[in-house]
Amino acid sequence: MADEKELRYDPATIEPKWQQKWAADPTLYAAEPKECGKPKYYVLEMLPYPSGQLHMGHVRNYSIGDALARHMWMRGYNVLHPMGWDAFGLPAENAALKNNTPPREWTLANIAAMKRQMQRLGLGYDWATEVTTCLPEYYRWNQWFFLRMYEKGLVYRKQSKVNWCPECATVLANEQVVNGCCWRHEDTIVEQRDLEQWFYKITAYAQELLDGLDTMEGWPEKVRTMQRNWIGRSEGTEVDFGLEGSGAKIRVFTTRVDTIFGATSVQLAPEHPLIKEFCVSDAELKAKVDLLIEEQKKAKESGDLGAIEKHGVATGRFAVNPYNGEKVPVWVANYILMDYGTGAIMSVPGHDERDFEFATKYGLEIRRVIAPAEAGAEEPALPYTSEDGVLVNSGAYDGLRCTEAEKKLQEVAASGGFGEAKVTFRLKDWGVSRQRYWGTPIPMIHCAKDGLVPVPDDQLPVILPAQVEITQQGGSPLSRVADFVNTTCPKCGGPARRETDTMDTFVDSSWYFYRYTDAGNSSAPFEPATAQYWFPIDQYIGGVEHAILHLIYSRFWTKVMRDLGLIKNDEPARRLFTQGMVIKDGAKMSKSKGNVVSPDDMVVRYGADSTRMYALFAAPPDRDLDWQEDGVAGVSRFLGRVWRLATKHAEAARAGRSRKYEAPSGTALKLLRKLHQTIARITQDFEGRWHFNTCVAAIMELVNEMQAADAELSSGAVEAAVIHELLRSLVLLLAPFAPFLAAELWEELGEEGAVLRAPWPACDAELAREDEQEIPVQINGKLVTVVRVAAGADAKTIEAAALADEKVLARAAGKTVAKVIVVPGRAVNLVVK
RNA sequence: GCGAAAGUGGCGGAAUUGGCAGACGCACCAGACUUAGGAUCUGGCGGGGUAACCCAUGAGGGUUCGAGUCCCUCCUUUCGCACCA
Repeated sequence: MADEKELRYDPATIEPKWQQKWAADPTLYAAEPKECGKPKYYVLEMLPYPSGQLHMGHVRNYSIGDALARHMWMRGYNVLHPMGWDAFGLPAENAALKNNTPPREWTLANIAAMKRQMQRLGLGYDWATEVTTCLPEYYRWNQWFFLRMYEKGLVYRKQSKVNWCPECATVLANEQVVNGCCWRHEDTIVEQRDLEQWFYKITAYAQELLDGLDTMEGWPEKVRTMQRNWIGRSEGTEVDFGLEGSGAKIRVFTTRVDTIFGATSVQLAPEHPLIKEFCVSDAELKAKVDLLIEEQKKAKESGDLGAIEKHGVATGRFAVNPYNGEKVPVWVANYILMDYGTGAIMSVPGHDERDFEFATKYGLEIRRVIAPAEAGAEEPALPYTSEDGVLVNSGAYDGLRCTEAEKKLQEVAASGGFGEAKVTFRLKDWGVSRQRYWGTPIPMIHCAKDGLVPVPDDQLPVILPAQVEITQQGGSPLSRVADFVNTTCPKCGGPARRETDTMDTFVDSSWYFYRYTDAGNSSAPFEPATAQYWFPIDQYIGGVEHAILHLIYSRFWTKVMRDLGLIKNDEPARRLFTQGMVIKDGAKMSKSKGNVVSPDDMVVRYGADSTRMYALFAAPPDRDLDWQEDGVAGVSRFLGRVWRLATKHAEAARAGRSRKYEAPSGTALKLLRKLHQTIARITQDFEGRWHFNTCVAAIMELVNEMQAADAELSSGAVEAAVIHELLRSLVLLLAPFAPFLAAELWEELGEEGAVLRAPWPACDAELAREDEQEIPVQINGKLVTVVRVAAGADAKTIEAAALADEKVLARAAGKTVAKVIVVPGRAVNLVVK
């Protein structure tokens, strides 16, 4: 009875046993020093926010990364596979309010819990390089970078309109506003507020961030496109229209300066400084403008600026077109944005959809100034927006093609001093001030005498105080901590106040992966030589939801660090992989939908190996994965079959360990052939295709075939040396996907050392080769039969075999074979009439 | 509206280059065994037909000896962008 019990695969005893062994060996998953001579491989999964619980998305992400890391270890690489915690942020403050637990305590407890989950899952991380962003050992370098960037003019402070989430009671970066709502509170409308804020000058790198995308072939095209759109480069021209009866100029931005002779009005943003000026002496206008401002604000807050109903007001002033001296009315309109271009446009109704709509509504003149390039073509209806045309009604420029005219007009503007070619970006500078407690203190001091004074390096880190009352009211919680706020000015020594805003948590995650390379460094963020050895990251893996926020900030930070001389790489990661979501019953797992599956439950019921392997088996990693618990049970059953097969024949395998088989035949050859074909398939997939679902399927096929030959394996018909190779290689193939079972069976087979240190099995092409193959035979494109020929048979042989086949003869009887198409190794098609 | 990806059995999915559609797994059906287990083993499992065969990869066209795969039109779903001058 006891014996029978032992024949059951029991992950609940196997897995904790190995978990303990691995925990006791810190070198197992540790990277080696750069002098080790092996090629390096840096595989990174996005670090989690320590919410306290891993979810299935994490399990999937880490199962992919861990399989890759283990494979690369077995391929002989020096692998860096680290993990850390994106530990600052609002949930800790919310939890503090709810449970009266200090954010630090809450966060560290969550980290401990999630680390336990990761270890239980058998994820192979080097915990010696663990990074926790909320600890001063880490965030002091956020402060250090802030100061270096301040010195380089890449940090500045300005009063600006900011996105304010009433729920978070703090500011959001543009990137954190989704459809007019907060990225963390999908139903909370973001307000616009005026505040003094710190900014990182990401726009200084706009062009480089854009150009880099073209060379980043290891990144998904989808992510690159999203970043291109976000950066939003647009080439055009700035032109000064004179304001009639004053020396003032109205500078407009246009991408179609070639249409400027068709400009029949100039439109200003409601918040344009000139409009403010007009309003000072014109209460009636001011009232109308205020209404436009209100409409625009509402539209911005609802996130659907595109749906705004266009409204405009004529100011009664006129602007002068510098090219022809023409007077056109100056309007103010609710769809013109102050923060794009110059906040002013020229309106060309004849050749722009929007302007056409506006002009039609308000009865402004619509003029044709572009005609189709082909002579004699019919005049197209207005608005005619094609750039493939020639200028008409445009004075001296008539007859020029649009692109020529654009250049010419830019030259004229430049030499006349009333304009120039100009590139505009949608990308805005990154506002990093947050009126929150749980974040990196901004290392600046406000002195009444000396103004803004940076905290000197030797006073870093500026420690985030522990005892802080957290409330949901606006204003920085730190401003209520007198001990923190009151300080002395580093310059004059007089009394001064500390900056009380903290940094956006996306600062933390913009460079954490550099810190992994030298996590213990207390005199620098990392040693440049070490970072240069490991960077760029060879494979970064995470969710596509970070396509813009995290991944654009990280690229920016890398370029800044390069310009500070710390690193040599231009981009952080050579390859990026975005895995699909985990869904259940057709919807993303979420508490509100009640379809959340807990990883802990899965591990308890089926074990970590089955849970991880299912996450890889159920779908290709880049696609969404539908979680079906019956599928996990299926994988678990499969691992049970592997376990029984291996333990049953372990003795034979051990006996065959030191022997070598010769010229296998029959079942032995068949199994070895299947084995080596499987090795080839899986090895190839790890090189880049990453269809781990089919890798697992291939292992299942192999096991099915071995199981079908159970009688021969047991009877001695297959010699021990062959059984040894079969089982040993099977365990190696399984190691990246089911590390616990692999370790257990490795031991069972009498192998020494860790599976991870054993070389990945090599495919023996000779053994893998089939000596016969089946060739489908078609008649007129329809499959009729299959003929067996020797592998590599030439076209003649295949044709002869096909023509000799009974079914073919029967079908072709009385007809003429008009043509025979033979694709050796693939198919035969007979065209029969 | 613009752009991208996807659409294959009851379900998840396979078919890397145009060449046997449905690998592998789930669910289901039948049987064996029984220690009655969250077992295990054997067989079946797209549709129609007794069969030979015929039909089938969102719909419709096309290219080709041959199309799930390439081209065109359309439909559906998901994602991204959307007065950016």
